Amino acid sequence: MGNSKLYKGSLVTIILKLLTENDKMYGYEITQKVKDLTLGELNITEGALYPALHKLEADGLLDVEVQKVDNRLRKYYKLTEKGTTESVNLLNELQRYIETMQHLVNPKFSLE
Amino acid sequence: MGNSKLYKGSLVTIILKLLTENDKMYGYEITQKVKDLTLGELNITEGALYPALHKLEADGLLDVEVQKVDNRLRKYYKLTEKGTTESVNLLNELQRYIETMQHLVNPKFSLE
DNA sequence: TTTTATACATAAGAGTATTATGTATATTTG
DNA sequence: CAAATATACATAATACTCTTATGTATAAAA
Repeated sequence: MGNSKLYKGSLVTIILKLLTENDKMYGYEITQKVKDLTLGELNITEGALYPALHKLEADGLLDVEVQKVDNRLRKYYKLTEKGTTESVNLLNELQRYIETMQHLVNPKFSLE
Repeated sequence: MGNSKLYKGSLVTIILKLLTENDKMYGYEITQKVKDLTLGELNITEGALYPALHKLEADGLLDVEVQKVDNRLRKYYKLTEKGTTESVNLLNELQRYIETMQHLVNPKFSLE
């Protein structure tokens, strides 16, 4: 994804958050949206994205709806109720992660 | 490490940052320090820490010095010049990661 | 007409951390 | 004083996440 190892583990958070804002999206659209929003910093690879989407569907966090647009296939994903709940959880975890790391890394806020 | 997958990829950043502040530390000390600073949120497992320290040493980012204290072995690690440089890089990457994720996750700051 | 963009998919491999073990000494607690 | 906990290191098997490489197919742009 990014040039940094830190992005490892954040893919699902990103996907669910985007679907919270956009109601339904298809895979390729997600890759483009992320590239745009991060000004090119983050490029989600297909080898990571598609298996992730399949797993989210299998786990009941996403529903799929196939459409044909311009003679090309699109698989639209949208959050289930369970997916919406999980999205909130993961966003909370992200905020907590950021706070924890700031604590560790920024001496002004640490307990030392 | 943490309860969240997001911590995956941040171990080296944490180690190098602690060594920037503390000059020299040994493995067990690092696990305790992290536990303290994060109020128990983050517990570095030995299976992750020791191989990481060995790799950092092999890569020339850390120097080792063995000491015997209370009849027990301690391996003190300290940053090399290369390690100091890398520490700065990783901390910059962390800030960039946080900004990027805030961008993605906080609509107020996004380009949408 | 060749390249780029759109749109999906999967398999092999790399990298990171967990879980389970193992060794050994020191200290605390019941 | 015996058992449990803390200190201090280490590694192997396994799980998980992502990269890289590859494959199929259509549409648009150079």
